[in-house]
Amino acid sequence: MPAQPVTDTRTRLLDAGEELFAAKGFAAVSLRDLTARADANLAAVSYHFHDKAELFREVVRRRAGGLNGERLRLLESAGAAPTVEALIDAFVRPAVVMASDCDRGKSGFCRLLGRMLLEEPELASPLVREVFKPVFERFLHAFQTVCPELDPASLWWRVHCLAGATLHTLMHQKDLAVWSGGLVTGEKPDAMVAEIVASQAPGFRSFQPVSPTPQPPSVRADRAARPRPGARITKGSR
Amino acid sequence: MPAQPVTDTRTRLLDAGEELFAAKGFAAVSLRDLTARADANLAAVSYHFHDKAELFREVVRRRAGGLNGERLRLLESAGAAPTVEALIDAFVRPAVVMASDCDRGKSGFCRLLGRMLLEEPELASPLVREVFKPVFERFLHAFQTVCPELDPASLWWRVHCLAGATLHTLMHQKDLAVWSGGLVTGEKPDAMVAEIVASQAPGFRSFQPVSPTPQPPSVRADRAARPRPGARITKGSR
DNA sequence: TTGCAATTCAAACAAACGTTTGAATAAGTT
DNA sequence: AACTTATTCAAACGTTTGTTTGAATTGCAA
Repeated sequence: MPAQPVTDTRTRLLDAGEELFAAKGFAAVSLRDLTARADANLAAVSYHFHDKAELFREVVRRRAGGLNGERLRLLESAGAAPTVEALIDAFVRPAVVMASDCDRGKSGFCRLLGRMLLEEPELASPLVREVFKPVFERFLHAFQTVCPELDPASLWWRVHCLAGATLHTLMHQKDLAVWSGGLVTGEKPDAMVAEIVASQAPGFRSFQPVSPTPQPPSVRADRAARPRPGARITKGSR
Repeated sequence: MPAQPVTDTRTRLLDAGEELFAAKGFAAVSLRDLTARADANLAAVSYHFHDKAELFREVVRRRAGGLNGERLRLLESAGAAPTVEALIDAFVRPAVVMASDCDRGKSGFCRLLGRMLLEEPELASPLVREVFKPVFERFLHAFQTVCPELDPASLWWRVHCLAGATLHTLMHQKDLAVWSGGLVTGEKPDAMVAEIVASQAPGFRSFQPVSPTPQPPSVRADRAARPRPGARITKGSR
């Protein structure tokens, strides 16, 4: 059992980046913090990756393959005529399980997934399309064959909402107890997946045409900024 | 002293902050970019607000009151025994409408809402609790009276998924056409709200107890997630 | 006008940023 | 051994960051 760092610098940089980018976002992480956590030299980022941006991309790509592969594996193992519940499960479970995997460094990655959708577009958009889009559309097609009564637009909305509920769960997986005021505590991945399935599946089974329900207007303008005197300013420091 | 045709510096700073923070996040926005867009001097941020952080907080607080007020107004106007659909509508509509309001600067705010949950915790967490929590729990309680068959934990999960679906929609409201490959284009707010309601309401009406469906580490996952009668919620039972 | 306070402005500050450099070290090959 | 390659390291690069300063400028009352 070697007590010294068994992982090489490149891997430690990826691990630290995964954790920090997930926690604080791309711009808020400095390479000095990152290399300090990775126990590496500052220049190691430039050496192993060209950029901070390329390090970010590699962090994402390292885990994306496994997640997508697991999702597609479950999707195909659901058979030719799967239930809606099995499809949702195949979409949600790999992410929740990976996010709960505390032994390895994976746990941060799923929050990073959700965050990617909000990072600066020129950095994240191509990456999102590379990593998310194909699997998302595979699932969209699978849902389409299982829910033929739903018109394509409404079905797309169902999957869109499923993705939102899943991402929201992934990103706050560690805070659920706090947020729920103790209502849910220390959920096992199986239980979390089951709750998301129970929440989203009935929507896929409900084929009622969408009826826009316009609400009465009359929305008062929001209150103006309060005319507060200038905030504290330190004048005359000499 | 009212009726000033041009907005004052403080308001222009808030407007620019709303737009930029929503688009790029707190850390990725520099005060030089922000003041340039606001057509203000760099030091104006220090004068009118103390900090960049305090400017961010004021940006959020300026809109939060209007959004929360409108949500509560719809909640109460739904009556004493509202339908699940009316409750979801009351939660979703004000945000979607505000996000679609292009005339004023509000449109960015709702993306900012979603982003807030991911910003650096020491900045955003107290703010989120101040702005989100009370209304969230008002709705949670309202749902509880309408869905007494759902145990509190499962009901919390339903509302949690609803919030996730809503936030995901708000943050990508402008990109829905691109993301859906043209499946949905230029949705009016009414239609978007209706789709979210149609997607989420059936989950609130479905009272089947959640059955954790552990997935075998190997393949074989056919009808795993089909709800089984008599299954129980097992919290901490393993 | 004068006086006073509120606001704006150009300039500068120290600190932190991503990136680069070139020498030092480690690892491997002949 | 010597030579070659890969990797690490401390130091510095030039920018950009948030913040502060003190002098101008404005607006309004006396």
